[in-house]
Amino acid sequence: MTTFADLGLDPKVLSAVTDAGYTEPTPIQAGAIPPALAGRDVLGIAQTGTGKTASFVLPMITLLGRGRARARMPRSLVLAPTRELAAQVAANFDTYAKNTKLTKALLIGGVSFKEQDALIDKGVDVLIATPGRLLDHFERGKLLLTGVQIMVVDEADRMLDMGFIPDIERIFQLTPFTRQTLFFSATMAPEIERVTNTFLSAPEKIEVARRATTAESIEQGVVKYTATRKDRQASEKRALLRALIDGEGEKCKNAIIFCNRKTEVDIVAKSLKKYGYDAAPIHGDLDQSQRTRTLAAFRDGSLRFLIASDVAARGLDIPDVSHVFNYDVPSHAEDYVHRIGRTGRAGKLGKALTICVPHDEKWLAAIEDLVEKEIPRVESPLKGGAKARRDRDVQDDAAPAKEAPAAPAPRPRDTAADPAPTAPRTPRDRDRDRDRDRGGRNRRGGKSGRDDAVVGMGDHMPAFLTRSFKPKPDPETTEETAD
DNA sequence: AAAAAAG
Repeated sequence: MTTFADLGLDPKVLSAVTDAGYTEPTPIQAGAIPPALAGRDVLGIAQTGTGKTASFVLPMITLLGRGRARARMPRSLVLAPTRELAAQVAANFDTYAKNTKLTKALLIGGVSFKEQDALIDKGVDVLIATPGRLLDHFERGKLLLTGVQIMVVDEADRMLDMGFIPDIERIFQLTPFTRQTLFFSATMAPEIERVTNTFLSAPEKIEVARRATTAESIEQGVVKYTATRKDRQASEKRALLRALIDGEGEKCKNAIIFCNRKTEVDIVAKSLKKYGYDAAPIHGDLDQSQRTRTLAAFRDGSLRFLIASDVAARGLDIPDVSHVFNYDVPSHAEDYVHRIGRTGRAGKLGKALTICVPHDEKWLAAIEDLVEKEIPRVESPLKGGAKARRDRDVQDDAAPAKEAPAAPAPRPRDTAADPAPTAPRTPRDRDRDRDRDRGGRNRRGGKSGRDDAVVGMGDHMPAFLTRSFKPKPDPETTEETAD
């Protein structure tokens, strides 16, 4: 049996690994570390939760052991798709490099340049970054990548999903072709294959069995739910979520609740808080300090419910999540696997419950296709079927305790979804966002056959300029038409 | 009926 001691790591690294409580490498670690230490390129095909991070951090620290950093010329570079993942890699680096003098800088967006600049100027051994912020530093002439000896790309398939591949290719070209490359992806999409063919040389390929999608450690269930009335869908769905949480009782130590949209994340978090649940939102529109604080609180157990967009679906290592609730069925089947994979980790048991409204049935079918299993149907904890709910519906607001037994009385009205206090986004906002988009990636191509263009507005004429100024009555908000 | 990433 292989132990870490057999892998040829620097003794300082080895003792840090031992201190962290590990003796036996995971398959990806056992496979990737020896060739990496031998200076070879590595192509690792592995999901998160397989010990992937240590499989590049440990050899990297060992290889960088000799030599020291020069100003503005980092000796190695790790690229991750999200800020949280980059921060997680940085934390791993700190853990395993604690007996060395190696230095690092974390270059992510949403925080000030100042500290990052100071570190780069001084010189760091390891740069851990998201692509956008890294290129930003480079373009401002603060950074030279010609000294990079080792480059790591983590979660490449997610980079692909997020449109980062052109950035990654550009960064590759800024580093010396003699560099060593360690490249990790959960899947080998054709586009990923093309990149590895271009930038890796004779890589050692290590493929680790996909983490069982329906791990026995995760109990799964789907709750089908149909609104009694269209205009009640949102608030009933939140009531159902509360009932599901309450139904789990003490067993639900903590949970991540996934929503498909950022606005929904905010609404659900606000609603749960209103009902006395210890909940906080996390998604990409929140500022970085809040994201960091919220995640830290959830990790250390001081926050019980994390309401999240898919920013938290992949890669994040949060030990001890007892439950995952999918408030929405994810529209990409893969994401389901990633989301529920946040629970049932490290030998612990977990439970994943998914709420499915009729509109989402096709996505549910796609998920069951992917995992090649039927997810057990679970009866809705809200009493009775649709008919019973319809009958009860009239006095919904007057029947407090029934739906949320654990909620503190008096039951506040769930007004989280009421017209927002902040102004709704206008087409103009969206156009401004698109203008900001860099590289014009998301820009409309061609003339799109519009013959009513307004002179002087280029391709970015706000849509409302071509419409009547008189607002149409909105069928969604006119109660009378609901039945 | 999407999220993420630069500011």
